[in-house]
Amino acid sequence: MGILERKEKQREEIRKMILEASMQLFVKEGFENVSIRKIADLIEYSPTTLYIYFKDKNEILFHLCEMGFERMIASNLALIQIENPIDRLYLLGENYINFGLENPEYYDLMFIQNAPMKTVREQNVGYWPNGDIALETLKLIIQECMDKKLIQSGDVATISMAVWAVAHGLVSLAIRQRLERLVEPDKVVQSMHESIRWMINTLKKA
Amino acid sequence: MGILERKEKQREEIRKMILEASMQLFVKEGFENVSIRKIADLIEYSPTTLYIYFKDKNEILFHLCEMGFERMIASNLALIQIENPIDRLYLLGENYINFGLENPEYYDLMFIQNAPMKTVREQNVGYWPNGDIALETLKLIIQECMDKKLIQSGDVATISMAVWAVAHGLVSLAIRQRLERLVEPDKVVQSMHESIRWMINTLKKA
DNA sequence: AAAAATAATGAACAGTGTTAATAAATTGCG
DNA sequence: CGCAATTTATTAACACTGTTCATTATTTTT
Repeated sequence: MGILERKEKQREEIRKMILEASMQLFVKEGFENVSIRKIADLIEYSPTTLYIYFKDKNEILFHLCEMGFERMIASNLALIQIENPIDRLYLLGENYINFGLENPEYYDLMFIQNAPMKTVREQNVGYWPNGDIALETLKLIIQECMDKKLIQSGDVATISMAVWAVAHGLVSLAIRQRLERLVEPDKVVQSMHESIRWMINTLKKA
Repeated sequence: MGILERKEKQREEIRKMILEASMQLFVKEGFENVSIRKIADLIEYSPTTLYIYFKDKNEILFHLCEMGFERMIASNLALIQIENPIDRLYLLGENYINFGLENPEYYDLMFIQNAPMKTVREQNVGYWPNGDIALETLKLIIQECMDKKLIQSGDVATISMAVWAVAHGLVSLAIRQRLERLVEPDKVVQSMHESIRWMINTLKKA
C-alpha cells in the first residue's frame, strides 16, 4: 500500500508546515500572539483546515512545547563530557537558567502554561516524551551524585524536585518580573546564578 | 466640600462592588472565566461602565491580586508569636505552600500572571504595596536569622531569593501539574513539604 | 464512470477586551 | 429656579479569539 504511505507522508508534511508557521509566529510575536487564524494566514490555508491536522490549539502548543524541550536537551549536549556529576549538575542548572532567560516564550510553554499539559493528559498514558527526558537527565545526575557519595543520599525524586524547584522558581519569577522586587533589576541575573551555585554547594556539604 | 467627599465615597463603593463581583466570579469560576461582561452582568451594569471606574481589566486583576496578598498576609498572623526566627521561617514556608495549594487562583494572579504586574509598572513608582509587604516579611526573618547567627550571613536579598525560589518553584510546578511527572501524584504534597523542610535545614547547617 | 472517502472552505456561533458616540442624570452657578 | 457644564451610564461597534457545521472540491476506491 504505497499510496497510503505517501498520503501519510503528505499529511505529516502539512502538520510540519503548521508547526513551523506556529513556531515562527511564536518566537517573533510571542506566545500570546499565536492564533489559529494567524497561523492559517501564514501558510495560506483556511483556519478550519488546521483542525483536520490537529485536534485543537492545545495540541499545537503541545508540539511547540516539545520542540522547546528539544532545544533545551540540545543545549545540554556538553554535559556528557563532564565526568564529575556535581559539576555536571552545576552546568545543568546554569543551562536551565540561561535557557529560560534566553527563551522565555518557550520556557512559558514548557513549564508554566497549562495548555500543553492538557494535551498530555488527554493522551492515553500521559505522553510527554521530551519533557520526561529532561526530567530523567536531572534524576540520573542526582542518582549518580548519591552513588558516588557526593551528596547525602535520600529519595532521588524528592531531591530532584528541590533542585528543580530552585531553578524553576528563579526563572519563572524572573520572567514574570517578580524578582526585581527583591533585588535591583540589573542584579537579578547575577543573583540568580549565585542562588543556584549556593544551592548546589549546600547540596555538596550536606 | 462635603458633596465632593460623598461623591468620592460613592465612587469608591462602586469600585468595591466591581471588585467583589470579580472576586466572586474569580473564586467560583476560576481566573480564566473572569470577563468584563460577566462582572458587569453580575452587578447589573453595562460592560463599558467598568471602564469609568478602572482603566482596564489589568487594573481589576491587580486589585484582586492585592486582595490575595491580604489573605496571605493574614494567614501569616501566627508568625509573630514564634520567637525563634528559624522556626518562623519554617512556618512561613509551610504557610506559603499551603496558601498556594489551597488558593491556586489567587496564587496565579500573585506570582504567575503578567497582567497585575503591568498595572504595577504603569503606576508612577511601581505600586505593589501588599506584594512588597509579603516580601519584606521574608527579608526581615532572614535578616534576623543572620543577626542571631542562626544561618550563615550573606546578602539578605540573595538568600531571600533562593528561599522564595524553592517555595515558589514547588507551588507553581505543582499547580501547573508538572510535579506529578517526578513523583507519584499522591505523594506530591508530601514531597513538597519535605523539600521545604530540607531547604531550611540545610540553611541552618550552612 | 459512479460512489465513497478525504480535504478544504465560508459562514457562523459565542465569546473576548476595548473605544467612540450618545443619552441620561447630576451638579455648579448666575 | 433655570441653564450650562460635568459626570455617569449605555448602545453599538471594532477587531479579535477558538471552534463547529454545512457545503464544496478533490482524490481514491470500487
